[in-house]
Amino acid sequence: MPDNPQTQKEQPRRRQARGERRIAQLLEAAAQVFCTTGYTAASTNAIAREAGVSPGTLYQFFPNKEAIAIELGDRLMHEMRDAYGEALAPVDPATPLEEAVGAAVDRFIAFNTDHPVFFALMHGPDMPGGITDAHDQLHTSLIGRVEGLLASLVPDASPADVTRTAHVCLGIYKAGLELVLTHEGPERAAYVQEIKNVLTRYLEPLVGDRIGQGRAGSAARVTPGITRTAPPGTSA
Amino acid sequence: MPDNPQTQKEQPRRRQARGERRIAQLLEAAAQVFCTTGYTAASTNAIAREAGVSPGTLYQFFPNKEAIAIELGDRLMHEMRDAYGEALAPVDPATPLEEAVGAAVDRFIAFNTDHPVFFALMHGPDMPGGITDAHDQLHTSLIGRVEGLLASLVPDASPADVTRTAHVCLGIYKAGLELVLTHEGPERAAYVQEIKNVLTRYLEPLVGDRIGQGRAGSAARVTPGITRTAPPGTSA
DNA sequence: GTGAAACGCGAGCGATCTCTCGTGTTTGCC
DNA sequence: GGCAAACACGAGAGATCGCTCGCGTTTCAC
Repeated sequence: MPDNPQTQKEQPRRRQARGERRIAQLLEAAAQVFCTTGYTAASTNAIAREAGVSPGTLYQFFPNKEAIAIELGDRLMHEMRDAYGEALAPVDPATPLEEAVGAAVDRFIAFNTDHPVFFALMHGPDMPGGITDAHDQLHTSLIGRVEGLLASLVPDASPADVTRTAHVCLGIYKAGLELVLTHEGPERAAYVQEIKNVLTRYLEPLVGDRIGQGRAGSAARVTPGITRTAPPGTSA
Repeated sequence: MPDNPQTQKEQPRRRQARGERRIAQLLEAAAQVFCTTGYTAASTNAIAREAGVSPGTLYQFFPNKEAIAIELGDRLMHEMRDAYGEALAPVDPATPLEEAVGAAVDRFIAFNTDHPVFFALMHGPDMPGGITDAHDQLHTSLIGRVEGLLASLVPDASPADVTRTAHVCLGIYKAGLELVLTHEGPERAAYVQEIKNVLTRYLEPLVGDRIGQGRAGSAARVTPGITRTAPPGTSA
C-alpha cells in the first residue's frame, strides 16, 4: 500500500480525446436509456448498444453501472447549479411574491424539459446506495437555496419551520412537474400556472405584510377562480 | 377453443380453505417484501421465503409475479374504496373548506400509514404494463371522486378545469404523503398540517364566496404564519 | 519508426431471477 | 377405506444481466 504514490485516488488513466468523446457519447446514450426504461431496468449492454459500442468498451470508462448514473447525476448537478443560481440567488426583496415564484418555476420547468434524465433519476426507484447519496447532495443543495429564499421572506421563523416549508415547496414542485411532463401544449401551460398558483397561495400568508402589497389585494390578483387556460406571454 | 365451456375465464380451480389461507399469507408476505425492496427488486423466491413456503407453492396460486402485485392492488383498492367513500362521498355543502380538507387528508393519511404497500406500489418505478393499468383504474377512480367534490364546490367551472384541479390536488397529497412518511412523531404531524394548509389555500379562492364565510376571514383562520408545531388532538 | 498505453471488441463467466416439473402429502367426498 | 384433486416441495431449466478477459487496433511521445 505505501508504495503507491497516490494514497486514495487511482486515476493514472491518461484519457485521449477519443476517450472523452466516448464518455460523452456513453453518457448521452445512458440518459436516453434511463429516460425510457428507468435505472434498474436499463442494461449496460443496452446503453453500449445505444452508444454504438461494445460492452467491453463501456467498462473501459466506467467501473460499473452505478458509476454511469453517478457521473450523469454529477454533470446534471453542475448544470443545475448554474441554472438554479440564476433562478434563486437574487432574492429580490422588492419583487412581488407572485413574480418571484413564477420566475423560479419557469426556470425549473425549462431545465427539466431540457434534461428529462433528471426527472427519471430523481423519481428513480431503487437507486442502489451510492446514487442516492449523490442525489441527496443535490437535493440538500436545492433545499438550502429554497431555505435561504424563505428566510429572507420570513425573517422571524424558526429554522425547523423554514426547513419544513422548503421541503413542502420542493414537494409541490416535483408533484407539479410530473403533471406538467405528462401533458402537452396549452394543457401543459395550464399546469405550469397551477404550480405557480399553489406555491403563491401557500406562501402568501407566510410572507404576510410585505413592503407595498396588502394581503387581500394580492390574493385577488392570483388568477381568480380556476385558471381558465394559459396566461398570455408565458413562454412565447 | 369452442369445446371449452367457459369462453374467457378459466377458474376450474376449487380452492380449499387451506389455499385461501395460503393466498392471504402470500399476499401479506408480498406486501412486506414490496415495502422494503420495491416491486422490481422483490424476488418471488423472497416472497415465498417470507411466507414460509416453497417457490413452487407460490406459483400454485399466482400465475406470475405481476399477478401478485395486481391482486394486492385489487384488494387494496377495495379497502380504499370503502375508506375514500367515507372520506369523500358526503360533500357537505355547509361545512367549511378547512374542515372538509382536513378530514379528507386525515383519512387518506390514516389509510396510507395502515397500508404502506400502497405507497410502495404507487410510487413503484417500472411496473411492467399490466400493473400500471390496474393502478390507473384506482387513480382514475380517485380523480373521479375529487372531481365530484370539486364540482359541487365550484359549480360554474368547465370539466377540463375541474379535472386539472383534481389532478393538482392529488399530486399535492402524494407529494405531502412522501414527506409525512419520512418523518416521525410531532414533525410528521406538522407535515400533515402543511398538506392541509396547502390544499386549503389552493382551493380557497376557487370556492370563492360560499355560504357563510368571507374570504378574508377564512384566510386568516388557516393557521397564520408558518405552522408552529403540531395541532392539538390530531392523532392522539 | 517504435514501443507503450489507451482504445475497442465480443464471447462468455458467474450470479440471479422467474417459472416449471416430477413427486410426495393432505383434504374432501362417496 | 379409497380415490381424485388440491396442496406442497425443491431442484433446476431457461433467460438475463453485470461484468471480465484475451486479443487486436489506434494514438502518441520519443
